[in-house]
Amino acid sequence: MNHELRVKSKKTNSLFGQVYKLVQQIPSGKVTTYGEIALALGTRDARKVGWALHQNPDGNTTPCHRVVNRAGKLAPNFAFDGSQEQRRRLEAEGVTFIDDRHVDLKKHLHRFIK
DNA sequence: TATTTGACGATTT
DNA sequence: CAAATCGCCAAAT
Repeated sequence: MNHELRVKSKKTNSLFGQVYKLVQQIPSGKVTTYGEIALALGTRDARKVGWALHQNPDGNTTPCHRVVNRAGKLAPNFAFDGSQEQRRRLEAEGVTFIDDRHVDLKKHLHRFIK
């Protein structure tokens, strides 16, 4: 194989793989937004970020429960065990909730860059 | 193959 | 202040 341009050519390219990698870097008790991830990857396509997570209910490898939208709101229905489970999980990590489906981004928003 | 849509978000009208 | 539009990509129909 070509030792050299092995960067992330091929499949592992799209935001998909990159999204997973970033999400896995989110420390416990922190949350991030789709937009932050997208920007960290050099794009504004927050939709694809959400899509990536949706297509990969891999809560094992990717703690999707730590990823919320800009309003701090959780996903409409969680792929793990349900939206209630996502909330419970975040609370267990020390994340403060404003209401059943809104986390306090001001306190727990994790940023990759800046 | 082409069109629509989807865990979104910021900016412009 | 609300609605429309742009950004950008892959999967589903």
